Amino acid sequence: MILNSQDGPGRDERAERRLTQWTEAVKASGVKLTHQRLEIFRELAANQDHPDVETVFRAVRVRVPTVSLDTVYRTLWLLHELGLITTLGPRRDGIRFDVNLERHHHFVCVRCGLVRDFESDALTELPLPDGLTELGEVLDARVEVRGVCGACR
Amino acid sequence: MILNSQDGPGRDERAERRLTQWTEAVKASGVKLTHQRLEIFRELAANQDHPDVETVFRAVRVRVPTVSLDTVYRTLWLLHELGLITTLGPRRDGIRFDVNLERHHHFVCVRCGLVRDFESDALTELPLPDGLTELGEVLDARVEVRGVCGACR
DNA sequence: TTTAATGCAAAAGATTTGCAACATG
DNA sequence: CATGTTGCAAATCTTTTGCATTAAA
Repeated sequence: MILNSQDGPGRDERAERRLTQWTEAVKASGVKLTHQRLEIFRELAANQDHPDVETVFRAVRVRVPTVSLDTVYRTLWLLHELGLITTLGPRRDGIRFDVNLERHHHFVCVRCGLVRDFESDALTELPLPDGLTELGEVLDARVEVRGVCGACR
Repeated sequence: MILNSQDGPGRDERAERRLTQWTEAVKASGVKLTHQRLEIFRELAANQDHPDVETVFRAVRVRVPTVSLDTVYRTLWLLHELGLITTLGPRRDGIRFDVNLERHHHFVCVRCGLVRDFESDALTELPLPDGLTELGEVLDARVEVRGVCGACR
């Protein structure tokens, strides 16, 4: 198992690679590469913690005190629209509840957000890497299959 | 593989079982079982679609026109506090971004919401059940390991 | 009868939008 | 220079809270 390093040279290299990729993709898409966007990219590319908008905003404001929160929102959704970042969780709208407490897995439609449960002994019994104990105490694991559901295809 | 049926007798049985479990757990915890709560339970137990608060609210309002949105919120969080339902996605707060587009898996701390990426060839290459093609076109799959991180333990 | 839950309305947060000033290509 | 982007403030939308009234045990 390979753990993504949170610090050290590996992190910097990856951050730099992302920054390059993003700036080039932005240029290629005809969108302007502003000072604010570049600084937001810089912050985000270096951040391994899956930050929320507010976190990025606060970090960027250290170097660009006049940056506004809505610019951070717009820039993050821009990266998302360009397919350069993804969101955690199934959809960009409000929180949703799962009534199923049994061990199960999810099929998530990336278009409409539909979530269907499924069960599979083979997946439920999957062998988790030993290295996980470094991160913490494992309680349970589930597989999230992403795809396009029948209705959306 | 077993697919949870979205309709038919299997669904009704499971809904009924949940309803019983919830009402008994609520009684046992000393919380009052009000008309509103019962109707919210009924709606939620029958709903296989991982509904959000608004959806539950609208459905319940058909039978209980005077029910208020905040009661639905309070009831859903009550079930959550009693450990009878879970939320989708890592945390109950705002949306977060993932800068890593490479195939990877997540370790999610259920206490503080920390998310760490990890890679594992064994998990990435796990064989997905054939039955999944019934649900749609599979794009990719990831494992979400839930646990308690080092800092929270 | 006692205690907790409800509905309402207001508050608090989070996210988006309209628009004039400004910066990029 | 033309156009897209920014910052601000206001508008929306979502979720939570205080409190008097009502209902459950």
